Amino acid sequence: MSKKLDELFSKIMHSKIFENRDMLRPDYIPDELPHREKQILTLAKILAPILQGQRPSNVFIYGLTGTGKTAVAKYVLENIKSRKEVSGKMATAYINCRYDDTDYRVLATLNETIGIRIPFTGLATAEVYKRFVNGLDNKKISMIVVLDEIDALVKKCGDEVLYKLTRINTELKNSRVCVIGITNDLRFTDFLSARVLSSLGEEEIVFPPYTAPELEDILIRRASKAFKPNVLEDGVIKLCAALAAKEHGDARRALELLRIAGEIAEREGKDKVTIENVKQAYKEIERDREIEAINSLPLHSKIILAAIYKLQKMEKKEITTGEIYDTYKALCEKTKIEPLTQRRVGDLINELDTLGIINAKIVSRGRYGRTKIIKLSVSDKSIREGLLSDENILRVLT
DNA sequence: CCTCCACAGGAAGCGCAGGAGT
DNA sequence: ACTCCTGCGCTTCCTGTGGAGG
Repeated sequence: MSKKLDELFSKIMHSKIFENRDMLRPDYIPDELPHREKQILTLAKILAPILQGQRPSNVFIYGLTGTGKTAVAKYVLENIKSRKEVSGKMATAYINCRYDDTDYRVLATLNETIGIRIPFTGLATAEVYKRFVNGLDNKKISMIVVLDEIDALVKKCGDEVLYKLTRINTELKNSRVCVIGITNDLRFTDFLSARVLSSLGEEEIVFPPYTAPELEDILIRRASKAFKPNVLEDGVIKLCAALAAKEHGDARRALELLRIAGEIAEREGKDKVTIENVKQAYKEIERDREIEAINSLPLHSKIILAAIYKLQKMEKKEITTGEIYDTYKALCEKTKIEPLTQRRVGDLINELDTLGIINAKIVSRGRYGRTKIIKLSVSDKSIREGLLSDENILRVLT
């Protein structure tokens, strides 16, 4: 056994494929951001007044996932911070609102970036805000606040903090704050009240999706550092770029694809990454996503899915809502779980449909009523793996 | 043309958890 | 500690409906 482990570890230590696989990870920020020159310049122009101690306009950054919004923001901030004109006179805060998704946590994090400790609970939100204003004013600095995935915060808590943050400059005598909001929800402004919109949206930058050739260029640059020389078969990068471009030009997706393909090749002990590996990686990512989607379903949705799976195994060609409900109820009985009503199950079936796990179509069969015919749209294997991690379901399926 | 099946899906309301105000 | 409020998952009750068979 220990010999096998030895082999495994030395295989990874002496990878024939990777030089530095971290270069392909989503959180890696490269030294240069190709094909985003325009956005970098625009953002830099907007923020430049800070070098003269003036307050820059607030900025709104839009763009789908994997279009480089976060990377560009961080890149420009780093550059500004490193200039000697502002040393000691400015601070930056980067907040991911997906993790800090309440007013309190956002304000607490802001306090911490200027060196004020805040207990994780116990203070009124207004008090935390007051401490931030006072603390910041005493420091006599300019501050740039980046709120990434800002839509998550607003959808959960409303735009009260944003309003306060954009108005904070009226309360400050010696310091000033500039807010950069980043969102991948293009209809995000619908959630904002007009008062916030006018002050936060002083400037807007849109990040279009990368095109296939752009993705290819990015991948080539990254791959040259991430992989050993000459391990990529011809066309590997082109295929990764093409597959990711099809899914709204997501660079993160493209890099993931390349990394997984490399890992597959490595696992198989090859010294080349082939086109076939990319296709396998694509399937693997797809499958992992399916399994994850199924796995995170609430209990009753899982039972419904198990019912559909069972019916499909019985080689029924047309599965209807009524049949599913009967099977579902039987499964519930076996597990001693209180079944939901058919009305509710109907809604859950619709949810499974929107998630893309099943396919439901309304049909009218005349005399024989109006119903939905339902088909699974993920592979049997994904269903089994996704469901079997749940022991409740395991018991009824076997 | 009308009927009537087997549901779809809207409306209202209920109980509960969790947060805000006091 | 207590009320009040709100959102969410769910139920109950309901009206609506495409088209095969009469």
